[in-house]
Amino acid sequence: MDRGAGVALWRQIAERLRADIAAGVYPHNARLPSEAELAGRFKVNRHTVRRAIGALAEENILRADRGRGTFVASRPIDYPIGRRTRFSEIVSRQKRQPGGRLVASSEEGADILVAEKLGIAPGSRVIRLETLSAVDGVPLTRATSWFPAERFPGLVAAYAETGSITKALERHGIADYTRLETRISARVAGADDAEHLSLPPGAVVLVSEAVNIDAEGNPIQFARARFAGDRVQIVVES
Amino acid sequence: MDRGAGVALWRQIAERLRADIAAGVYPHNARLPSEAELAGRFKVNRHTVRRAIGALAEENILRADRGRGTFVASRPIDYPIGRRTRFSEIVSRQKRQPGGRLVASSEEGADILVAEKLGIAPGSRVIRLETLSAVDGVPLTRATSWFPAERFPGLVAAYAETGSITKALERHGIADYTRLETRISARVAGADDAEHLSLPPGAVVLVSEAVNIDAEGNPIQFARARFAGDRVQIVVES
DNA sequence: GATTATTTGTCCGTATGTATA
DNA sequence: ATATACATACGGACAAATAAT
Repeated sequence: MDRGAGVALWRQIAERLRADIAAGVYPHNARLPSEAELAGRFKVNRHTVRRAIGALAEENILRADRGRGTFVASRPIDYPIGRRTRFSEIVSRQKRQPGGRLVASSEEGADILVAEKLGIAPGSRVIRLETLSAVDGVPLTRATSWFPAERFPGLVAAYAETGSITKALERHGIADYTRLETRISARVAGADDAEHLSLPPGAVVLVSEAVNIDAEGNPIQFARARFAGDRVQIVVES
Repeated sequence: MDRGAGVALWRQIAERLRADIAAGVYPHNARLPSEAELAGRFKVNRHTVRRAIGALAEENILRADRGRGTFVASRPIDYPIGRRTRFSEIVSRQKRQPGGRLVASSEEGADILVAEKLGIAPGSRVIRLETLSAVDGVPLTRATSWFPAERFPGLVAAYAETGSITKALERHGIADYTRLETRISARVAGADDAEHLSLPPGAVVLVSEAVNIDAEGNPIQFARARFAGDRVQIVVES
């Protein structure tokens, strides 16, 4: 390292590590050499290496686990949002394995927000589907979906069987549907979401609220999906 | 409250409060009566009211501050993302007052990510602008922007004077620019962002990484903006 | 600056109804 | 029928943060 170059040693080390990670020297989820090992290589004190690692951990590029080591954060999956947003397609396109399972379901009266989004009267019967979707076996998103109950009588069974909203809707004559609007916010994961998504307490979820409409423009689904914040990056092309 | 109606008391109270908020009995940012007061009105124990408030707080409808009271959450500002995303326009359109100020700036060599996004060689000179944008005086987003240095020599001064990226770019002959791609993720706010955005420790930020291009399609800006998670809702129309 | 009142947060507990094995 | 677990509802005491005096 260049001592006295006007750039702090720990910054130089951080940038070197960042470059190595970007270049693939340390792949995603790989373990970095121990702090002592790195200190030896860079010929600096271990604390200088720690400062560099701390800076990269703050950016969520590294993840330091006491007693285990320091790891390169796993690359978040790209989740493009557009007119035709389909979980299975998005995941498959990235050569990963999609999966979905039913957590719970119920039939209930639509509250104000759901009614507005589905364009029905408050109190109308709606089917609520609680689902968990995974990528390569790792849970990615926990979603709550509402559908007009009269139009989709066998929806729960169809989803439980196929693990796919798209396929379940196909069985009810919905050959195609498109996304009208997506609203994105973020918050700390609730206890239930944290458990289903295997997140530590205090972890962050990206919340996506979306309305899907059929070919005639009628709303058929309102969904509130909670994505594990560090496992996804939502992409909007404009 | 209807005891023994098959619905737990705290749920009934929560739904009553939710309805009152929706109806405008308690406007945004208004203070609710104290827990003791509400317990008296509903003729239940204070803990039962707390349970109801807790449920609504989990949904970010209420916000309870120890020693101050319980408040209706302020409605998050809608932040539509599209080809022509302009902070000032978005805020003004919602009849609110936009503001921007320069936090810091520097000229530096582009790192790998910035170079790739701006379509230049790593190490090329770039201007880095650290800005803070507010709505009605409340800080909303803390952004870091990079611009090719040779093309925008007086950019820092222009932004410091106008408080607007759009206006600063106009002075450099950019009559119009459009957004190419936006990548959205979420994480816990770092110490610096938390301070500038007046966020409590552990609060959540929405991170938006975006590339803007000029009329000829050349990248002119790469920006990483951190939005206070509970003060904004990003809207994607498709 | 110190004091006090107000308000929410966190404990301790008791009792009861409901669902389940 | 019995036992167990769980959610609900209530009561009280105190801590911690805030606002007003």
